[in-house]
Order: sequence, then structure tokens, then C-alpha cells
Amino acid sequence: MAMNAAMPRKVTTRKPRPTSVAEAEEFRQTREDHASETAEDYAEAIADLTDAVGEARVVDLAKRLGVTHVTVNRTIARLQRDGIVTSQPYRAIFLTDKGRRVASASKQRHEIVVAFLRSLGVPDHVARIDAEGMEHHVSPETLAAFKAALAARNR
Amino acid sequence: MAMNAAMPRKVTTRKPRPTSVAEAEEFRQTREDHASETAEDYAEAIADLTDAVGEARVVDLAKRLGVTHVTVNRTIARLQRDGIVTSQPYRAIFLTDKGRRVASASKQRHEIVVAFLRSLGVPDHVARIDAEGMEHHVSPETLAAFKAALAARNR
DNA sequence: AAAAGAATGTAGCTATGGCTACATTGATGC
DNA sequence: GCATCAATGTAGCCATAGCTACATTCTTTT
Repeated sequence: MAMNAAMPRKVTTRKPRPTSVAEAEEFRQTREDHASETAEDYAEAIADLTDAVGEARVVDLAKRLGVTHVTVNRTIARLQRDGIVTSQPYRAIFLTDKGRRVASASKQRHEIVVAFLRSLGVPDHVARIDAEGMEHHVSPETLAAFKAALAARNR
Repeated sequence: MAMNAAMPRKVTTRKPRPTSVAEAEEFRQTREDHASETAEDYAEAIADLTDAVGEARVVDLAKRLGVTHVTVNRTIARLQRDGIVTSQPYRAIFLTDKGRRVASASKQRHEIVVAFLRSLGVPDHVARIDAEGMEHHVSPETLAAFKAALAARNR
């Protein structure tokens, strides 16, 4: 690119750059959480459907998660690859032991987060929406704090 | 696919399918939030850097967000497309008015969430990590509830 | 048993969000 | 002024996550 005289050039020396990368770790953690969000949502949905109607089918998951059956299909393939579910063509989807553990932990956390938000006076519908987004980023420490706050309120 | 006799066939009629899609809305909302997360994180980072050293450069953002400069570059192009920032090749990045609004709202929410978690006894470092993930999913209602809880504690 | 309809699968598109490797430009030092 | 190094830009790869359109298979109905 040719030098353009009309383009105001910066003459002064560059300001010293902050070298701290402390915050970077927080963003990294958040990105990592995102990777497991899908697995947790699917595992929980599959567990619920299995409890309710005995099996989880692609259409049911699609309806429940608000995506098309195509997306479900591809995600299930990944979850199978990762040992969360078992599935065979044209058959229902089932959780592995690992999948059941994921679902159970996720469900527990979900319920605590919803209960906690509701205890703060957040309307039920809003609490459910917020919990769905927040829950995957709630560490064990924060979950414990939520539990403790709930217990204190009921004491 | 040929019928495989060894494959246990389901003989009974399919169970009735649950038709409720109530939960789907929650997942949709969460996916929507994800779309704005990046914009908020970048806007906040750019605002902070601009305050601290007068300008935000690609390297600084990369360091701070924990990604490579390539990722920053591409994201900045998108943010420019979306009217959040202005940028010219080889120059610093600046927020538009819209970008400043995003940054300010995001920063405020971030600080409230961190303060709230800390007030529950969550260790500072953990509070920061969790807040980073959670904040983008905190609705105005929940944020108000957090604020109220903080105010009550300081009363 | 054949037709119709529902469910599932597949091909291929878009967008985001990471990355490495390499090219170019800008800033600094000699 | 030129060489060097840092910063920025570009090409192109991969994975996730959504979609429409179409093909196949299964279930139900007639």
C-alpha cells in the first residue's frame, strides 16, 4: 500500500503495552465450558425423555431442544463418539453410564440454580431461561454457595 | 439395510410422543445470548484498553482474550460489520457509540455479578471465572435481584 | 399388501471461532 | 538509510452448530 498523505499518521512512540494476561484464563475457561454445554443439555434431555416415555427419539430431542432433527442427528453422532450415548440407525438413543453421570450432575445443578434464582425473587419463567444459560458456568464453589444460601433461607 | 434377526426388534407400538416444546424457548434464548457474548467481551476489553493506554491494538486484545491475533482480526472485522467498532488496517481499534454502550452495560453487569458472587463467599478468583461465563446469560430481572441482594447485605 | 405419512438419514450450504504458516507493513535501532 | 523485529494481515485448515432439500426407512392405515 502506498503512503497516503491524507491518512493521519501516528507520530509519537507507541504507548507501553500491558503485558498482563490474567484475564485470559477466565475467557479460556468459559470457552471450555461451552464445549461441554451441548453434551450436558442433550444428556439431560435424553434422561428426561427416557424417564417420561421410556426412550428418547430424534424428533423428541429436536422438539425439546428447539433445533431440527438434522442438528440432533449430527450431535448424537458426536456424543456417541465421545461415549455419552449409544445409538443405532432408526433406533432410540440411550445414555451410557458416563452419559447418565453427566445427566444427573447437570440436572442437579440446573435445579439448584433455578431454585436459587427463584429464592431471590426472580420470576419462574425468567429463572428457567437464565438458569439454562448460566448453569454450565457455575463452578462447584459457586454451586455450594448457592446451596448454602438456599439452606440459610429455609432455616 | 437387510433385516438382522440378531438385532432385537421393537414390536410394540411406539409410545406416545410428548408434544410440549416449552423448554425449547429456553435453549433458543441461550443460543441467542451466545451470539452477543463475543461482542460484549471484545467491547469491554477495548474499552478497558482504551482507558488504560489510550488505544486498543490487536496484540493487546489477543493477549487479554487468550486467543491468537488472527482470531482477533477476524472478529474485529465482524464487529466492524455489525457497527460495534471502527478499524483501519494497521491502526488501533476504537468503539463506536453503539460499541461504547455495549461495553458500558457489559462492564456494569460484570461487576455486579462478581460482587454478588463474592458476597456469597465465592473466592475472588473463582467468582471472576464464573462471572465471565454467567454474565452473558443474566437477564435484567436477575441482575436487579442480584443488585437488591447486594443492597440488602450492605444495609 | 400397498399406499401414505412419520421418522430418520444424508448432502451440502452458511456462520462462528479456534489454529498454523506465511506475507506484508510499521516502528525502532544502528 | 537500512536492517531488524514487532505488529498486522492473509490463506487455508479444523470443529461446532445451525439450516434446507432430498432420500430412505419405518409405521400405520386402508
